[in-house]
Amino acid sequence: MSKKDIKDAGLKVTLPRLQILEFLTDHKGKHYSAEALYDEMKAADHDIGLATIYRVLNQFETAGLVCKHQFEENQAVYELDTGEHHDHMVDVDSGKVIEFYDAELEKLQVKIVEEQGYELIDHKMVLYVKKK
Amino acid sequence: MSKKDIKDAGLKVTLPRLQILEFLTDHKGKHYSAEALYDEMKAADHDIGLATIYRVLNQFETAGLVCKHQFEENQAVYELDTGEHHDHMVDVDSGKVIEFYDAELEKLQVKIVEEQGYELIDHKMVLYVKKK
DNA sequence: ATTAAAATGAAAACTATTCTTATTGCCGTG
DNA sequence: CACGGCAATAAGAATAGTTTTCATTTTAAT
Repeated sequence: MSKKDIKDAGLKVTLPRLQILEFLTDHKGKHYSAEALYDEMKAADHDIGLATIYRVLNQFETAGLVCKHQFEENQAVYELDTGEHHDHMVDVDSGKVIEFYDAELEKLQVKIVEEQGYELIDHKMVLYVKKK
Repeated sequence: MSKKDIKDAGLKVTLPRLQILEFLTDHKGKHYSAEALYDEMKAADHDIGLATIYRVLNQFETAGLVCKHQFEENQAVYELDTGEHHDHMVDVDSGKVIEFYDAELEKLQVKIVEEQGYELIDHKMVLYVKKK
């Protein structure tokens, strides 16, 4: 499964790529910075250089295998792209990320954009929240 | 008007701060990166160090005088905070930023967050669009 | 197996931003 | 108006996340 995805992206199937993709597949819905992923790989006895992590994540992103997000302005995080679009809520106290999908919200965005004579290409939406 | 705002923020009224605030006031609704602002100041014969620009923008942000946005992941931009909340559309072709406010969108966000048992603290929303 | 093309690790380079340090400028008090 | 204290400044060094370079290794197609 994963090997095929890498090949379909026009990339060679290498150990680093397999190990990174496998880890993200095993942790769907979780978000990792490049550095965090680097540490996880080390912990799993996979010796991958940080530069390779960055390179592979970028390649995976353009291939549509992973999504990149920027919850905090100074560090990007990545997650497996499951193909199902969703937005994020970030608990400002705990840092926990909650994924959600709201059809009404999606429709509303398209409507707003069209009212201005545009077409919606992409969007970025993060709600910063706090437990009541 | 502007002097008072700086004072109310607990900051001393200095030339750099006045010049930066004046420029942003004269260009409401436009967005400037620190570097761009630095160049604008130089062009206006105001000799302000880049570090000062960053420092002052941060202070203005915590004082609520300016808003910081991150349309492109590697560079923050700032605009005068007029007190009226709005979101942004970015034309992916021209780079043009369109500000908009949609009451329904705001309400919907609160609703979504409350359904999960949270309180909305802040949000970030950018629609990437293209001319039809 | 052979071999060209692509991928890797390590270190250097880059870029936006922040910090350090010595100096300057604001402002309340006398 | 002069003084002294302390915040603000400029300049450049430092930092952190990320990207690039380059020599070496690995992949995959024959």
